[in-house]
Amino acid sequence: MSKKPFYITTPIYYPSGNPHIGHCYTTVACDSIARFKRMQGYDVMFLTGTDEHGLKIEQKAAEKGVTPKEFVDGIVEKFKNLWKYMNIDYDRYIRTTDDYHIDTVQKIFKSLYDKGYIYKGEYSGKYCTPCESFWTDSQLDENGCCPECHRPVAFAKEEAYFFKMSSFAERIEKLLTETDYLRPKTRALELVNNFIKPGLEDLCVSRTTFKWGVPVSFDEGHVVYVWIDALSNYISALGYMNDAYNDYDKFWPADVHMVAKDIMRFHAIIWPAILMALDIPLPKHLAVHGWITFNGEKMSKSLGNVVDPFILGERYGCDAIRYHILREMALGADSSFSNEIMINRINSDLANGLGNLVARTVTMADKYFGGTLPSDREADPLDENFKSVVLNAFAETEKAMEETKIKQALEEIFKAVDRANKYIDETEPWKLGKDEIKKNRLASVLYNLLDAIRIISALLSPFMPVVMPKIWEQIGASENDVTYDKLSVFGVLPKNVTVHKGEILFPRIDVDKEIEELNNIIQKNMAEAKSNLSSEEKGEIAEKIELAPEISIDDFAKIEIRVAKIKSAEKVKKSDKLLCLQLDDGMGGRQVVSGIAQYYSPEDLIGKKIQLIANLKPVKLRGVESLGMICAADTPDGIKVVFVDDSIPVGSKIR
RNA sequence: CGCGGUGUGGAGCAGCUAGGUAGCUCGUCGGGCUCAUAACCCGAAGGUCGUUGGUUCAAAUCCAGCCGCCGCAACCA
Repeated sequence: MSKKPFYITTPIYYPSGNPHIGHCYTTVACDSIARFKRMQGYDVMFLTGTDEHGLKIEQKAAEKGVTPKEFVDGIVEKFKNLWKYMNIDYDRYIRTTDDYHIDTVQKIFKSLYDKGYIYKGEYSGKYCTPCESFWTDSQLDENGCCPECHRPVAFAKEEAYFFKMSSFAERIEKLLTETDYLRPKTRALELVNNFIKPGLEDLCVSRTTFKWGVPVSFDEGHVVYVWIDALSNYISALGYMNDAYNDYDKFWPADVHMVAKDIMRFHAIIWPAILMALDIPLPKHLAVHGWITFNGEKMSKSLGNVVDPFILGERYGCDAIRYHILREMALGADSSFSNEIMINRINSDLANGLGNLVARTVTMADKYFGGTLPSDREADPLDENFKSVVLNAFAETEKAMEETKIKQALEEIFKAVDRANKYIDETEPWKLGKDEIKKNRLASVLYNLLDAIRIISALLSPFMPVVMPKIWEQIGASENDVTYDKLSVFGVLPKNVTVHKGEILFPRIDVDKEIEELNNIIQKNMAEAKSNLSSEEKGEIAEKIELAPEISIDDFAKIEIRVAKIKSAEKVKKSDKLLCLQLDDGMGGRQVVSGIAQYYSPEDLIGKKIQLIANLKPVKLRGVESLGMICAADTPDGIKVVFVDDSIPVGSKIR
């Protein structure tokens, strides 16, 4: 009987910066599922990797004065080190710079072109000159600016290749709404309403504006853009259209793609569309999880509020970190990662619950029997309920894992831990130990406990792969005792099992003291991050000034800036960002719409004098006419209107 | 009237699809125990289940309106 295959993937991460705990989230989850499946006897393929092409990497490398490849090599090393440290046991690591992957991407691109799903067209859209990049409307940042450099974009045209996504709209809608593909399914409607119903746009899948990518094999100058390059890693890593591997037939379609919600859209719409165009089967599930919020704030690299997983692991052990991540993780929803929650969780579940259970059980076996249990037994009706709860935990865990519900699985296992602690109180082994006649009963109690710990620790081993083997050693379990088929039965440990009292598995943490220390570390990191950031930003600004194309005084003269006074202001209906301003411009007044509603309320502005670009072409914004624009500065804290000294008369021309 | 989610004891959540004693974890308080990592066990306090109205013998659960929060989309000249 050959083993059943199971294929699970993380996204391939973008190595433009160092890995952080957010990356751990997805990866630890996948690793745990992969380990669980291996334990169940599946032939598992667990894939992770890095998406190494693109403009941003090209630029970062240029900044550092190294080649793009040298740049990503350094970061990939760090990713791999982190995975090693977190005990991520992946089977394969794909880099989009690997030759076989590049080759595959070229073939896929050509194949889609030959089938007519990719066509050459003209890209007309928003273009960011400094970044030399086109962006679709949906890619623009919250300010409608370039998502990379956050500067304004302009309309432009360029030759490019397009993928006919529109052909698959109907099938994708069905996939999302009528199948179990998307987990949790609650997000399906959001996707359908926002992207599919309004009509799926064809996707621009090539660029001519940067070099660092997979060249289009049949059209020099074009580079394959991220969609086809990155997403196809899931099949190229198996050997689809390449000879590097020969696992495609065995493992495709994937059982689970695990992703965070920010890239759900690509995996829920674009990836299925590509697969449909290639006419190959779709993955079975897309598991989408939320983000980690840290001390109530969204995880953010730039804020530096990310505690380094290496530091956390050093303090509590990486199994404890893994446990906390997995225990808090829910499909779809965000979960918080505050120091306090984490430490309390480690204390209550791992130190007080599991760790203490092992310690007290092993200590009693040691104390009352010198470590080795006698073979004589005396059962009691009390035992049955205890055993049934433990075995039920096994069944429920199996069920939860089938649905990629890791949090629920852990909850089920810990029900057994709680029950075991209660069992000790029920049976009062310390009393039995004082009475020579009751030694048989005592041996039964301790044996039941040890065997329950065997089951519990084995079930937990995919989630905490470091500590569980230590438990096996302490309870005298051999490798054969913890195989999956032996987790649904009691009585597996040898009757005369010998325990080995060992180190404390999960030391209890002093909450107050620890939080204080962690806060110190965070503050230090934030200060460092901030100083790094500001110097970096300064550099950028200086660069921008140099980069901005020179204009003549005549060019400048085209712009008419006048002082105007804000007479009234009100929010534009159905808009989050727009304020409609009535201005006294000294020329009879005019209306201007400005995107500052998030930073100023109307009463902040009334009566203030501002600079008005007076001869700007009028436009309609959300249906409201805007005749000009007011000057405002982009700052790290948001947009700041440039106010003018009140002594300057309305209508004055600025030059 | 853009789309979707959510609102349950101090905190975080389950229950809602198939109406009928409001449950879990953590925290708090009281008690018990001593094998154990100041751990463990038992008990208690604490909720008019966002709000208003409707259906029903009966609603956290179904329906309608309203309010709050979150996300997605649109909007920054």
